[in-house]
Amino acid sequence: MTRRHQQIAEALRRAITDGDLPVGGTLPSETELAAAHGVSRGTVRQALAALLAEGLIGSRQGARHIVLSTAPSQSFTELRSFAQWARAGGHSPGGRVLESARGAADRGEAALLQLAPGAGVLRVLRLRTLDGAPVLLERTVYADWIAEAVEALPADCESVTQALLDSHGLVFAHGEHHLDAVAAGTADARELRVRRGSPLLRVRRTTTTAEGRPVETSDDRYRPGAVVFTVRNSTQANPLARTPAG
Amino acid sequence: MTRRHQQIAEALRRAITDGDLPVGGTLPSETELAAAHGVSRGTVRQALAALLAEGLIGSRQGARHIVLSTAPSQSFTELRSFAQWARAGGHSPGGRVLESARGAADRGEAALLQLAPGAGVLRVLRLRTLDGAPVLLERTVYADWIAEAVEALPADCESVTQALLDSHGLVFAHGEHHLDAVAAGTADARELRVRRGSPLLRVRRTTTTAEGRPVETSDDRYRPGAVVFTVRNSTQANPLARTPAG
DNA sequence: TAGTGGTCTAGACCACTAC
DNA sequence: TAGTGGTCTAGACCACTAA
Repeated sequence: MTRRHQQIAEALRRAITDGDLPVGGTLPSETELAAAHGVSRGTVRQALAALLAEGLIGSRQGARHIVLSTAPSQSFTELRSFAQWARAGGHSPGGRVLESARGAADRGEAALLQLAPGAGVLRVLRLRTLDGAPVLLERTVYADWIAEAVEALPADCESVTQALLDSHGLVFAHGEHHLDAVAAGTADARELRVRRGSPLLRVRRTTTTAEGRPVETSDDRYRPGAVVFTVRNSTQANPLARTPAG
Repeated sequence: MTRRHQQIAEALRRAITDGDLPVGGTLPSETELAAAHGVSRGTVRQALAALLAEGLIGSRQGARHIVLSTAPSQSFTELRSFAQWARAGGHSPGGRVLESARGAADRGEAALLQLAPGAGVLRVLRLRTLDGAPVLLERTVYADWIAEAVEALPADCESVTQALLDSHGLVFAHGEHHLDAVAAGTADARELRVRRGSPLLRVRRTTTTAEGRPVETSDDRYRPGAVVFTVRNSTQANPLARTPAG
């Protein structure tokens, strides 16, 4: 079921990305929007909060909302799924497991995955491609309780996230990401087809379920030029935007 | 004036970071929190929305809010200047202008700053330090209408953002950031004291006022190891999007 | 089934902006 | 000064979780 506030947000989003509302222009007042959609002002504010969080609009007390950007923002659910994100951008995702081995969690891994030190984990080295070109080398450590399900996946599984959702109802709901730059090591260089020592964008991330249970932690290295990360933010916080975590 | 919802958010934030509410634990119900603070449920929900946006807590319909992380938010969700960010982390920020020159905006700069092609701009090369160590080389292009104010600042100005706020009431309200990795060039290597060709984290950003007017666009290069960017996100709302280059 | 969060209403007052 | 968004209230109903 689509909620009223989602419908209103989508209508405004379309008006902005279609150019009906130019950058720097103002939106109708909340009262006008409420009347136009036959809802209360609170519902309109919930819709506007979503657009504020996306960085599409800005707001100041006393002045109407303004359009900050007409560029469509990437959908949330595609964020941690490489495959879904790629498809949303019109690209063809691919992937291949290079190595897969069980092992014991070291101190850091155990802490990140909230496991006892020495607990069993599954380490997977996976190469990801975009339109056939290698763009990302993932070194992922899975918690023991999901290891078997991951091992059961085909080596060229296109979307691990989708597969685990389908087979086990597992939802990747929350993530923490740390971004920096590193020099390509031997394996990085070979698989990503860059020179050893050349710059790579590294994203170390830990993903948890909706219940806050850690599922995996990963060291992802992106070939430069292939992918750019975009962040929009504001000094002003902040929104009532909320949707069920599914 | 601090609002009721801000006070409640801060109280909950403190309870979480102090460890009174452990990771994986649940918060009191919204009704209980409302009663405890003597406010309506709507106000409690406004406070919880702030913590959700920070990634400190998670929520699912039907279940109580859960604690996801006890680490204070250092997330990218809030736009902060280098100086603000440094001080928040307990570090001492510094800076020095290496070069400053007027010029004409090229095609790309004019588009980013919403100026006519060929309009006057101010280009500044600035080295930023953290506790005395060089960590960031900024190549910033300022729009013509603010150029004079920037030129009037001392070369070792610690916080340009703060200075422009004090002198002109100028607020940097919104930012769009693109992150990738690049090899250090000659100037990068010299100023950041790294080897030429070594990996740097590059952040290209454009900052605008609360009214949506672009103020500056910048190419920032971070020395690896000195700085890590952190992003927390979830399926519910997130500030991060990946976009293919080109 | 009881409790919880998600949605929505119909008001009210205040701080601030734009004119 | 009129209009706008920010805050807050006191309800109501529904979808979902957990026991």
